Amino acid sequence: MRVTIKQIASKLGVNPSTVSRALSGKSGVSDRLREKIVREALKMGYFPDMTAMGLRKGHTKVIGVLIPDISNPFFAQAVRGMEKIFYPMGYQLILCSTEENSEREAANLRMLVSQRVEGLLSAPVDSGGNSVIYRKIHAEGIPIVFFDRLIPDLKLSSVITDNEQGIRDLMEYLHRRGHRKLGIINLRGRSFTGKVRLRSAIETAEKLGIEIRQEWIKDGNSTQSEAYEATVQMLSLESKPTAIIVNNNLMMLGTMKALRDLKINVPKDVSLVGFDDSYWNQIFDPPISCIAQDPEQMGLIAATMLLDAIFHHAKPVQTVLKAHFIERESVSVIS
Amino acid sequence: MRVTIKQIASKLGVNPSTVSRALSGKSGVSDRLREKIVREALKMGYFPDMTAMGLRKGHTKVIGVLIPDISNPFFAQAVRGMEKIFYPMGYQLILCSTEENSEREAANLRMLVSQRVEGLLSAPVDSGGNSVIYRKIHAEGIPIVFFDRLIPDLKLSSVITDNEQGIRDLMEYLHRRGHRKLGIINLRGRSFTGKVRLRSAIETAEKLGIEIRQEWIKDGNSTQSEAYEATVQMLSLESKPTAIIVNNNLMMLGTMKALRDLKINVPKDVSLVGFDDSYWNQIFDPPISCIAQDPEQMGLIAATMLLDAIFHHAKPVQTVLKAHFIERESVSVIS
DNA sequence: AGGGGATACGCAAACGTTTGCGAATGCAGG
DNA sequence: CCTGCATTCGCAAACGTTTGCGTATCCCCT
Repeated sequence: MRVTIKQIASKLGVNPSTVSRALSGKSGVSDRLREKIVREALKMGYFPDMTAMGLRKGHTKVIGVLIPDISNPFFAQAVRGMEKIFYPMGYQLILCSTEENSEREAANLRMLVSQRVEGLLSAPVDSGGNSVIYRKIHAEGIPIVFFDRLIPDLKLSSVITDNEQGIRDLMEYLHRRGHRKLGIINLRGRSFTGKVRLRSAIETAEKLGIEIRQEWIKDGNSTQSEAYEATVQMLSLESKPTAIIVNNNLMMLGTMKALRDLKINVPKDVSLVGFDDSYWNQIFDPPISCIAQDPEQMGLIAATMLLDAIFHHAKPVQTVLKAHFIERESVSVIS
Repeated sequence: MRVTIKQIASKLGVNPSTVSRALSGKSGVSDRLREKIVREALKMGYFPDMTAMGLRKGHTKVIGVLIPDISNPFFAQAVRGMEKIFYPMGYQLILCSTEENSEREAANLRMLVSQRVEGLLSAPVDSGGNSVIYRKIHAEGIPIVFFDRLIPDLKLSSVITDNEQGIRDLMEYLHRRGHRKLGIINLRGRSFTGKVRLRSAIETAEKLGIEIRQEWIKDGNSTQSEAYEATVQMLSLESKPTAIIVNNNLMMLGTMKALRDLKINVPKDVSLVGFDDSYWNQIFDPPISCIAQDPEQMGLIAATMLLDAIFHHAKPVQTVLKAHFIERESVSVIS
């Protein structure tokens, strides 16, 4: 059986309340007794019971984190950033991978508030689907910070990168290099990032005089295999674009594999740029030019904002991070 | 304020115990009343309080997971495998990234038992360091399953891949292709996998008549940058090995980058094989031959074993997974 | 109609903490 | 020595559930 405060108390012939005060560093207990209690607790191997503490004090030292896909290094690194903030404060992270599934997200959310998390960090799968649940949770007084993706209806805290600017940088670069026919491998579905990146690509194309035919817009979920398929399809068209934007780090893997299998040379036969810079872009042959985000930094900021909301009841803040372009060797010059 | 069972009870003029029974599907409450209670709970937006439940019932529906590095896809995928088992059972995962730091691991462990996790899944940073804590936790009755790495002293449950066999397969392949001089980029420190892989490489070398000079053994932590350094050092030696084993997926990134920067051709100038097959190996130029593990499967098995321990008090089991060799194009033939 | 068993519900204790309050003890100053 | 205040500690309630037990009610059968 597990050792409790009561056991320590009865062993020392004092009251549990005294033990509690001693161990939690509260005043009202003599130094002599306190030291004796601390020593005994150590000796008996006492671990405080957070469930009891949480019940009594109302906070649990636990934060809920929702990400769409844990095996995507982007989100993994974001979580690492959060850890960096929360670990020193003695907080634990409950991590839920929603697998890009709204119902699963909803179920996870319910579980998390049942676990009495003190705050929520979420990259929602859907830019609308679960807004009622989020709203309800917010109304319960649980602070929420969105990261990477957000739900536009809800005026909650968020930290995202400037997707519009990222796409614009990418396309202006391509334009400068003479590209006028652009294909896009996009994230399927109602995901926030997929939608805004596609939309601003189309807007920017308009502005720059770049052509994006309907059949040059392919999509897939965030996996290698679907991106592979999309790439094969696009490049088997009769008239092909001269450059392709791949809107997601994992999809870049599939695209690269497809290009290799098709024996299509980058950048000679087709140029390639990516959104997000994961481990591999710089090591591919050729190294891929892309828009780099800093997921760890993003997680860090999101965590700080959440902390602010928990402790100081800070009002919701929307943060937008600048994306920066990295030039490598995956884009040809068309004259 | 948050809605409780008591509030529902008083609103309906019944006793809290009845509400509890109704909501948890226990017998002893009429269908009519049960339905009324459920409807009211839904209307009031009731969320069960897991901390209170945990306190009263003694279990919290929470599992603790310890990994050395969340941004390593290997561990991320293992966690995904665990999620696959635990999500359908209504369990939550508390994820701790120890950052390959023993003291941090110890602190995390203490917090986790304080959170009253029902079980522990851990890839310990150290093949010995925190064994006393693990032992104590096990003595408290909290089931533990190690994965990927283990602590040999402790006869607890574990699931690891057959590192010896993996290394042997790799080296026999190199040997068949005529390689007799082998370098190793290894995981530094007292990590389980690093140690056993190096040891079995040396043993196998002995057996096959392969030479591994002391200066051909380089190490680093599990990052690109240190592997980069190690690779540069090894290849600036006067007499170089003809083939290199890279013992870790992230380190492969650094090695590849170094080779490219040094303009060393694989496999013409030096051959390369890796332990663990992450996203990128098959897309590099050339594609890298390697020993593939299945981290998701590993996580899945570890989770199942833990569940068995929790529900059926299963005795500790040691599971060893076969690794399988994937031949690609990174090894030359020496005649 | 009466008896008996099943069913439906209430009562209260318990899980391990924290905390306001009161009581006892200590000490210092007059 | 007495008053008064500060310090140290114990008492008991409270957090939101669950659950064993007791009692009242219902239904069914003879």
